[in-house]
Amino acid sequence: MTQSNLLPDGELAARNLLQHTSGRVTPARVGVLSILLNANAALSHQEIEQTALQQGLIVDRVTLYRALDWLVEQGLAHKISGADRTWRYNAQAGVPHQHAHFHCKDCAQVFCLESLQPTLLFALPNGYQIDEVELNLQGRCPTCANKATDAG
Amino acid sequence: MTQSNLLPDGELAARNLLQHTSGRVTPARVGVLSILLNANAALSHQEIEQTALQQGLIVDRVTLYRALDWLVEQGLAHKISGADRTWRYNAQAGVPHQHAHFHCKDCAQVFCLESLQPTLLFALPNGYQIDEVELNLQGRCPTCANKATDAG
DNA sequence: AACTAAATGCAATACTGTTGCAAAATATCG
DNA sequence: CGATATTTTGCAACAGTATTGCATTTAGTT
Repeated sequence: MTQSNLLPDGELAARNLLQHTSGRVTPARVGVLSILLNANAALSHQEIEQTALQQGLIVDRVTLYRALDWLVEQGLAHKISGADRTWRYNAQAGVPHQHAHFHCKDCAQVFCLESLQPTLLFALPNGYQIDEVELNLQGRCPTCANKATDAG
Repeated sequence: MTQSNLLPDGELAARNLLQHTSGRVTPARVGVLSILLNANAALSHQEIEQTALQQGLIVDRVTLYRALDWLVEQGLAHKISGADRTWRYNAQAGVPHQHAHFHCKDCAQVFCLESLQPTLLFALPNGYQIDEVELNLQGRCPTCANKATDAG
């Protein structure tokens, strides 16, 4: 049943993805990408750093920023700008390029909603040329919504 | 034809609005609100400071921030978070509370699309509780789109 | 094992935005 | 109009995210 008894979950997948780029496969990149792949939400720089630390991976803040930007460049991750003015990154499988983001006001996590393709219907004023549509939702994520219901 | 030969355009309206608040009518507030009223786009702190300077109004950065936040508190302006991680403010008449924003990639201006009420139709994954919907569009504003067409 | 280009770590810096506090200005009252 | 109480301002210092330069280390190659 075990595919690997040496590597943490997702590290294998990360390594695999990285080997298909023109860049180098370094611990920082493997670790960061693996963290992003395992996450079910878009992570901030801080969250990534903390998670890395918990796994025993020490990365300099600057290296982290650079690794993340590089992953975005390579198309292995994507970057969103949260309402709190911090970048968040995700590399979840099956999430299309264009999708919506959900900011949970309780746990402050940001989720990428892959199913939310811009099925937008609206009347745009004349003259505007649209390149990208960004849809941000705010409210409670399923987990926090449940907690609120249970408690209240 | 002249309504006032002493005050710049919009300053009268700004004064009028400010007099209906519980706060004081100060040069900084009049100037800032007047600038926002005259603008046809949402302005960043920097843009406001610059415009103020051109009008001979010198305001401290901190005062500007405070004046802007105060205007938002009073409901005379509203605040949006741009993709470039800076706040932008607008106080245009007729713009409803909830509306979409258009970021022009050429002139970097942000326009409030009052006609773009969230007529959104989408299939949200189960369990999410929505409080707010934020729709940001990116592309070329009418002015820049025209320039591009004329040139190319 | 040696080499070269790429990636890292450290220090310093840029930039937006915020906080504390004394000085100045507004609106009010006599 | 002038004194007063309270709000607002300006300055300085600070907080936080993100970026840049450069010497050192490392990955991948020969």
